[in-house]
Amino acid sequence: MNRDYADVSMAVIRRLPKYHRYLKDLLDKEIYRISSRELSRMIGFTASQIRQDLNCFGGFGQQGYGYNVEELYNEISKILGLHKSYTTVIIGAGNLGQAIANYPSFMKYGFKLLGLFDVNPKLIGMKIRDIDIFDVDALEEYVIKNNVEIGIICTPKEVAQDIADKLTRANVSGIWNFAPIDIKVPGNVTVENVHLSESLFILSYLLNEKEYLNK
Amino acid sequence: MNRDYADVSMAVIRRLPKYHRYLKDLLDKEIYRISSRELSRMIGFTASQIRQDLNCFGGFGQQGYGYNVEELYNEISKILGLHKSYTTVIIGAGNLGQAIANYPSFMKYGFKLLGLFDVNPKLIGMKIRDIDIFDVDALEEYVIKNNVEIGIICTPKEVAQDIADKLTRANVSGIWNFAPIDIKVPGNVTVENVHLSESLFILSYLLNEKEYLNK
DNA sequence: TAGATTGTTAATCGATTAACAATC
DNA sequence: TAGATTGTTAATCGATTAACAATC
Repeated sequence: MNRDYADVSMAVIRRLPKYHRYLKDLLDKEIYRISSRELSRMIGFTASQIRQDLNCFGGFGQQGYGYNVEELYNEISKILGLHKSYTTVIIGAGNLGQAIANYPSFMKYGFKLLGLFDVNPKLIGMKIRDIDIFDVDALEEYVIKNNVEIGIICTPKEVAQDIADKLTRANVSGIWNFAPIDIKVPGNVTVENVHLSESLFILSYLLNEKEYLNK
Repeated sequence: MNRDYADVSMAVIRRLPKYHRYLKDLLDKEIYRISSRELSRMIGFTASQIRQDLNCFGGFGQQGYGYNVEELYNEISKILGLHKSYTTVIIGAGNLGQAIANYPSFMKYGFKLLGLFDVNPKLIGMKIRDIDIFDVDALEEYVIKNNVEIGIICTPKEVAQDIADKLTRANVSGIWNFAPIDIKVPGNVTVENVHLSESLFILSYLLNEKEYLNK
């Protein structure tokens, strides 16, 4: 349990939220014990892969028994850092910014939204579920003063890099980026992207896969 | 060029939208020629990987010269199926549904939104940029009648599977799913997921990576 | 032609799967 | 104890990188 997880591969990491979700479902169904084999059937990974994945972080199971759902859920929550809480701001209070602000699992898992920021004078001064929309000019100062840890970029791509620079200067540790651009940040800032159009294009590809065939 | 692309690995496919985006940027900057080496520097994949990737679909380059940006962009557009247009509906006209309805690259690349559907009587009858919000009870009939190809699920997770079943019965070919659940569909329907909370949890993990260390 | 850069094969690296001894 | 299932090593499979001959 006392190991450096920096060497666990991203392939494993990216599966963790899915384990987390399925374990939550099991808990909700009041199932408290699960084998890698049963989990495999539900989640679609091989049992072997599940055991390998979980073992990157410690021996959570018990031979002959399987895994204790609640314990495993709590461990994975901890690995994902969901036992802590985070201060966040959203930049860009348009449709997408508002959607994120209202996203249920956002609140549920300890992400605390302190404010939204926009350039649009019509939006500035309004509130989204009791949270103020501020002028984006005040962003840097606000982030510093309130020790904001995560900046969520929901702006058009043209200004995304500029916002990222401001966030970086104001010492955020992470950026959740929805703008369709690869923003550049120094090594001490972590960026996670949600590129919606890339996902849509993959769907488009898959729908056409069989057709491109004959030129 | 006359090959079955079904055997190209998903790892390659998932990089295509990124090539597409960078090539568009080059075109906008009026750069018409690029080598794998230069592209590598911009995009962050190795030059070797870029050449391998592109060669899965045909020899688009020229020895001693590199790639013609416009030609490559057009080819990748075609591979992604972006030369065609698609009819779509959005189910769930809340914040997220509305955000998607207004998403710029959505319109730009041939995805035609025919209607939104919701259960909320306050929303039914309203319009989002001239597009009607209908009662979700009318979904199945509407999809059949208008030959809708893609259903976009922006509902809470509780009803997502039911909506997916309706879409499947109404013969959509693809589903773009934003609900935090793995929906089940028959093999002839393609699903592409956007699991926002999974992405957020990864960010959370990365922020904590160094801390979990000492239990 | 000489220089540059692709297309493509071979080598390496990493991730997944299989197998089974350890053990609850 | 016997049965079940993990933890973990070894084998396989796939993806990335390196290298270079082909060729523009």
